[in-house]
Amino acid sequence: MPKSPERCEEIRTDMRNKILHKSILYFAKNGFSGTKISDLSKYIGIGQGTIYVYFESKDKLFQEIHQMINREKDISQIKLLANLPIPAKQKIHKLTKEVLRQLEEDDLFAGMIALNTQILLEQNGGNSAYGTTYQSELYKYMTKIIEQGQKEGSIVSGNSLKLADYYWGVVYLYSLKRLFTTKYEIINSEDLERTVLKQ
Amino acid sequence: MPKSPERCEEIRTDMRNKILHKSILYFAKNGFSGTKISDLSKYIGIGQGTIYVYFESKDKLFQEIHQMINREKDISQIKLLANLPIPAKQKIHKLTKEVLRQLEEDDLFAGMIALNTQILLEQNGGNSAYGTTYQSELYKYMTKIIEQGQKEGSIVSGNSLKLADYYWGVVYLYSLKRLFTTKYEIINSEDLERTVLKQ
Amino acid sequence: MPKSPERCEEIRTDMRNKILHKSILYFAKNGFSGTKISDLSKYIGIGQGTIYVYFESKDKLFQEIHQMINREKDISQIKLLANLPIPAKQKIHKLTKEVLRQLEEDDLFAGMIALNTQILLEQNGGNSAYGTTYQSELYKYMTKIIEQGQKEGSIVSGNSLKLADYYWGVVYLYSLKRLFTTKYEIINSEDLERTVLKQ
Amino acid sequence: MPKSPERCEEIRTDMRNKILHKSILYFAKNGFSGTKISDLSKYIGIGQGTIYVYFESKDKLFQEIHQMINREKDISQIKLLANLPIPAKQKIHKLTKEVLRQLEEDDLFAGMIALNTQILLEQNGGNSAYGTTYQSELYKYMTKIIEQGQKEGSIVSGNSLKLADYYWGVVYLYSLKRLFTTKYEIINSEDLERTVLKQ
DNA sequence: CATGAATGAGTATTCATTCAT
DNA sequence: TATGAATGAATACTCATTCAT
Repeated sequence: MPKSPERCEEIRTDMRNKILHKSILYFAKNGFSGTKISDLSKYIGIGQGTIYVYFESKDKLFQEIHQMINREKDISQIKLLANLPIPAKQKIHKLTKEVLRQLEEDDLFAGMIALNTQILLEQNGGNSAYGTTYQSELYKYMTKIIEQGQKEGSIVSGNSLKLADYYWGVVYLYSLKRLFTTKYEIINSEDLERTVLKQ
Repeated sequence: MPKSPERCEEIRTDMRNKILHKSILYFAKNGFSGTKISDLSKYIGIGQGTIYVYFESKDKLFQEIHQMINREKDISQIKLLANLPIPAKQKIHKLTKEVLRQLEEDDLFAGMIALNTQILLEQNGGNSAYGTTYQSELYKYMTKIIEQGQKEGSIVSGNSLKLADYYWGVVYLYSLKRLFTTKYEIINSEDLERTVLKQ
Repeated sequence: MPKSPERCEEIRTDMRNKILHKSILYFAKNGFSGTKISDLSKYIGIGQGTIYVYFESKDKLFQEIHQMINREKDISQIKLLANLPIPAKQKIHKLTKEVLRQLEEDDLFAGMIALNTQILLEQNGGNSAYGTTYQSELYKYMTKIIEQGQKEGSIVSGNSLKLADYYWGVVYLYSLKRLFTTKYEIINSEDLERTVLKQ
Repeated sequence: MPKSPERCEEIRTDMRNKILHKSILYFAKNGFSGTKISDLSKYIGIGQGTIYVYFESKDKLFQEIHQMINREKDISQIKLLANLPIPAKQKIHKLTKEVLRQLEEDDLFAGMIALNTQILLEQNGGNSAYGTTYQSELYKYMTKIIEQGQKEGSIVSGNSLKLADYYWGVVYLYSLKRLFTTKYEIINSEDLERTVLKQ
């Protein structure tokens, strides 16, 4: 009497996601080389072998995490925001509020930001300062908002891509703090906004 | 016919420093666990065994780097700056100019900043958001300048320690970019100053 | 409404035999350490767990195969042959014809011969060149035939046990060829017989 | 004061060969899957890690052994023999005497024969009964001798390649016996020769 | 002192076995 | 009973460290 194939598939998908989600935080905190499979599996609460049922190797697991981060990262929000008929300043306010809310509420968000930036830094090998794959999507809309704000006079002058990079860099910075420090105080909206806003 | 003891001592010191300096960059780029002694020694251009002539272990080497960073980090400058009879705004200008100059000119500076922050993040284990050992020195004087600026109305309001942390966090951010990307564009003085300065 | 106990028993026996038979071939081709339970069960066409319903462990399965080979190996035939009142040469002819027929027709026969010899080689650890357990039965009657032939002048002189071993060794050789090669050409009767027959 | 590069190279070559030679016997006796690196290194008398200094992986080590066997196998002798102006029967005598001498004297020879045949059987996957790479060389000259003998009437009729394969098959058989049994009695020249010779 | 080959403790990965369904 | 997901002991492989040269 075999298990029902649907149930089986469901179990597999659940476990796979569990491993992926938990691993994001663990890798973000410990780095790739600093993560031992034995520790990771203990942290997830499963046997070592189980990881290898779902992922070929530590490397492959890490790669999949990377892909998952890119996939899940919520571009849609900022995309929406960018196209709204409101002043750029207000867009930055809304974006900042949302980002800081997520940063505060959700470990995973911080982990994803941190891991993603680290991967970008390492993989780029410095090929280009900006713009790999999806990242460009995020930056594209951010850049749009910034340029709008520059026209409206609410955002400081300068290369818009560079400013976008600065804004997200600071978000990365506080994601790290979120992950590594406990008595951590989140950055103020005003401080974060000042990366790009005048005044 | 032995070499003169002084000459011998000098050779030893040179090699020791060479290893320390090169290791800072390598550790900053690859992290502690990501650094293999075999790769590091190849990068330095010496035999694996040679590292063990000068340092007991990988851990000890890393510790010494940490100490060296703390020792060499130029506190004196900012100490001097803090006590100068000039407006805080001007102090921030001078500091920023100097920091960005060093960041641009000197790999090692970037490496030291990056490594130092990483160590802080990891070692703190979150014990306290701010202020371990020497760090406090640097922050102490920075805080002093910020408080002066707040009185003078040139620096934004808020917890001065948090603002100092923000300023140096951004410096860390661009140290990472310096280390990991080649087509890297350094941050503008204005952008960096805006972390704390009004306008 | 339980199935009839007899039918149930029959189903069990069938599955047990299926596993045993298929395993003989798989073990013969891949050796004991070279056989993974996961691969074996796929080859048989059942789930991994099923094997453990019928056999305690991989080792036990292998042992049972060994016993089964010994049990099934058709000693009776050669026993019969040995006692027939005909010339040894004719006995060798009949035996050879029968052996080659089985070798050609039946994968399982080849698998049994191959496995059996391998087990002998490995387990002996070289304790004795000839004659473990059952093997002695087979060899005993073969030896008898050979000695008869030597008296009759149709079989070459020499230690009869050694000659029996030679004959069966060559059968083993061609069992391997049968198992491992596809374009395999079976050995001629004459070639096989020449191991012991004069002319 | 670095070690002299020549001496270094020599040490490396020696160790490499030591590992290769000892591994031949060990793999021949235990098979690929039956060989644990930990046991193998103990058998060789070195640390586990040392094997990985010279060989990428267990698989690569096994491959190199295979190549080495092919390279070292002494084709030259039989090549020479094949072209000598003497009767085929005499060639078979000489060859057999030499083969049995080596089999008796040299573990490594038996190991090489055994391993080589096993690899052939497994790798062929049955593609062709005869003739992979070098094997063809050996068989080519053997075939030549057999065909000469068939003309001279000293060798039995039949496909010469098949007969060559038979002869070497029996050599393989006794290589296995040599490796796996201690009280082993080598095959007589006459018995081995009878695979191909009349009478 | 400087080297790199050798080592084994530590880490990644496999696979026989268990067990909930 | 039959299954295959989960497991951890066993095994392959890596890398910090030692040591003869």
